[in-house]
Amino acid sequence: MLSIWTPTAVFDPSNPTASKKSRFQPLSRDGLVDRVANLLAEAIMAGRIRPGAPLSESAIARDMGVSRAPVREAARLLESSGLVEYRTNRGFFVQSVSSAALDNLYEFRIVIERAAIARLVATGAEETLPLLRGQLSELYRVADAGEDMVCQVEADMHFHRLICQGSGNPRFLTVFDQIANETKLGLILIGRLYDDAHRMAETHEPIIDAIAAGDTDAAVDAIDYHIGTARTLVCQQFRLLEDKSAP
Amino acid sequence: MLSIWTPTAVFDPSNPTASKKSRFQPLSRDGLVDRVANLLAEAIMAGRIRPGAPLSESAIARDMGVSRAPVREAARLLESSGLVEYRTNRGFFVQSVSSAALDNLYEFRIVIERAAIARLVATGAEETLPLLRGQLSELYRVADAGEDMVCQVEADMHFHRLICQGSGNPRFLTVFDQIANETKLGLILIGRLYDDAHRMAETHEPIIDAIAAGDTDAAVDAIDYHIGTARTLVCQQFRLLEDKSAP
DNA sequence: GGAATGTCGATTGTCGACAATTTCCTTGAC
DNA sequence: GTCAAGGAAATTGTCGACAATCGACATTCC
Repeated sequence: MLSIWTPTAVFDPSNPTASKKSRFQPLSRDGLVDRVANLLAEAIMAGRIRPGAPLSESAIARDMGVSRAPVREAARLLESSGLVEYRTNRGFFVQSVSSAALDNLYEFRIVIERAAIARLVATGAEETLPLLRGQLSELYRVADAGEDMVCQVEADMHFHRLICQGSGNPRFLTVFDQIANETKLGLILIGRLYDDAHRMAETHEPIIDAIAAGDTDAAVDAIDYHIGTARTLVCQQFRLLEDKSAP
Repeated sequence: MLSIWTPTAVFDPSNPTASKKSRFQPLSRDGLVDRVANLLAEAIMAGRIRPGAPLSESAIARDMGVSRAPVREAARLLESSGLVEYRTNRGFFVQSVSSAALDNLYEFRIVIERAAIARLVATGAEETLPLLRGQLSELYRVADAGEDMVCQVEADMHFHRLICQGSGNPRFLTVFDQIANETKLGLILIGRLYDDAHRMAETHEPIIDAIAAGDTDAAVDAIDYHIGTARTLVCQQFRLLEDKSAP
């Protein structure tokens, strides 16, 4: 599956100065389809195309200077990421989000991440723990530097992604990636989400502590509480948004 | 998302003799892509194309009498169902299955279905329960009639699908459909799976009983035990298969 | 002999054109 | 004025052709 988001606001532990083995950094072997998909995804997540809006293949192809074929394939790719929706003979539409759908999404995320973190702790988190700590500091950096919300959301989601990645069962990561984009879409729509981003970053500490302590139950409780809080907050905000736009 | 399997071996509660509302059964408004996808999926699940084998777009297009475009789109669709795998500039390949992947799959299914059945019981299963009972009788029928294995597997999977469907959170169903095909692929590969299909059908009874009793914990335990048993059985069988083909 | 390099056939990647379908606006009747 | 039928415009669906890329084999050079 395609990894949509651009790796900003993620902690990268690799040595940035000199590559030891090869003298050249491998140039991206992405096809046209992937590049189109990335551009489209970025436009959607940045809110430049509104949810529910139709995606005209011809228009996009014209704007990007390619033919319709790669655009169609890119759209199909984005469909499996939950970013766009396809209707036969009608074309592609930006996935529309509702508070009910968001609530379902968060409920599902809780199920996934509870299981993922339990497995992570059970199988030993030696490799993942430093990554999580690194991403936490990235969360603080983004918050304190006053970066824009897209950045904050991405940093937050990447933290949770690391948990799924470290679970040891790749299935958790696959499914997380699929639903992560939809969550981000919802968060972006709300616009200004966290009153205090620094305080928001802090709420990740108990999760790391529990993992470090090797306490499975505590870790599950921590993630449960963390996502549960976000769930009520986000859905509440989104319902406000819905009421305002359609009373 | 595309529903791949043809609805055989599923219990249909609607009146089979005369359709009440319309005098005509609605002719399928599926596009060419969906039909190609169904044909492909069927060929893969029936084992006519071996896992790991390349899918030549031109050959498929020629055989089906269509151009390559719908074949490509169909393959992309099947990719998100986990039936085929795509490699850039290499094309599509039938998803290859390993015992390790199967084990991961089952572990994940346990997570999903535990949550789904808990939600089902918690929110009331009045509508789902008769469907489950109907599908159970379908399981018995298929077993006692000595239907082929594909039929048995589909009947079994559909039972579990109903649980996800009845959970009330559509996300469970979406994800289940995605991973169900891969599971089926693995089961088909094993070939002869259940020594006693009737006895196998019986193991679904405790699940229904727990749901009917409204006992969430019992239901979760029942589904846990049921899938867990299948997991060890299937993975064991599959490992045998692996050892035989590559010692 | 062995590793690197060049060549070839086959397959995928992309394109522009045409057919089929949907949508929307016009037109007409009541 | 409302509603239905019809048709034009725009959009998607499908196609065949050509370019780009890959893997395998033959070739060359050490």
